[in-house]
Amino acid sequence: MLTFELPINPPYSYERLRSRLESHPDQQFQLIPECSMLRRAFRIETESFLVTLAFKGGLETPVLQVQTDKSLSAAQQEKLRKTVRHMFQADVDLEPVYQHMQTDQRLAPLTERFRGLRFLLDPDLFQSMVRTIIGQQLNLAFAATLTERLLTLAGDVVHDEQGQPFHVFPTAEAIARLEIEQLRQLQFSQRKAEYIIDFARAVVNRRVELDRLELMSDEEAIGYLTALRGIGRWTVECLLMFGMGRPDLLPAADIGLRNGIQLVYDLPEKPDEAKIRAIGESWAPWRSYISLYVWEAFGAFRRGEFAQPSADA
DNA sequence: GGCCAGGCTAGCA
DNA sequence: TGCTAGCATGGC
Repeated sequence: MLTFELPINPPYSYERLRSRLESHPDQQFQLIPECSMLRRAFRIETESFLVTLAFKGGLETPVLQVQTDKSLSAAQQEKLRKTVRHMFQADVDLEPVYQHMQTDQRLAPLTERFRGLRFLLDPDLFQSMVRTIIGQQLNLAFAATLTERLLTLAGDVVHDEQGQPFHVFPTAEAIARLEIEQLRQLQFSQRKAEYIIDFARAVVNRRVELDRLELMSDEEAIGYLTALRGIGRWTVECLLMFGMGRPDLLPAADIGLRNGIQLVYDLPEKPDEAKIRAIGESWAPWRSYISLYVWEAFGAFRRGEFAQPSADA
């Protein structure tokens, strides 16, 4: 067993994280809101184990307390620290983003309403890509169901002290070994099953090298990955945002973002992709973060928790 | 019961 | 180069 603390660059809101996880179900996380905690299984190298993450210190002096259910080697500890800092964007400074949003009267109210909201990133790029392909065109609830079935089919499992199972996302090797028909039985469409297995096989046989993305610009990464069947621009934009935490992506084809921009900018009809890109120009160089806030604004609006900015005026 | 979901491809003009 | 049907199913 191992415990350590990670300071987080303030502000960080556990409440906003919880709200996002509730509207974006992820079977890999267990939420324990009464003590501001999360649990999930991690896989570091070949070992899977359970991690409890406790958010201390509140919005303005946040600290993340990390506890594992088994002891780790020094190398594994270092990898876990790095992965956790990455996933929770512990080093990101939101102040320049908020200052930028203050210059747009439509965005300014979001900085207070959602203060401390950050991305919850995927722990690795393979997982991020597979989850994004599953999410293509499907509602979030059904995408989560399909992801959970894939985890159960092909992922490792670890148990907590009560025997409750925590599934670990399958490795590329495990998915590469699957047959199309196995995913069809889980209610994946024929094409989605092909895209996911083909991608896993491309990673395993090194036809695609995800490590190389680190050295590429956003546009280079989009060119590199959209060469693969089943991977379009939206999918890579999401990978760069939710897998890598790149700050300036705008998935203009995204239906949720289109709904969010229509709401925040009080537009009479749903904006098309060109209109989204035109509006997003002024969000640079923080288009990813502002997209996140606009997504959350629309989610809160749908739950009846957030009024249109113009309705307040 | 119809339409929309955090899209993409193949096929056709 | 640009447009559209089809994909699978859940939720409203």
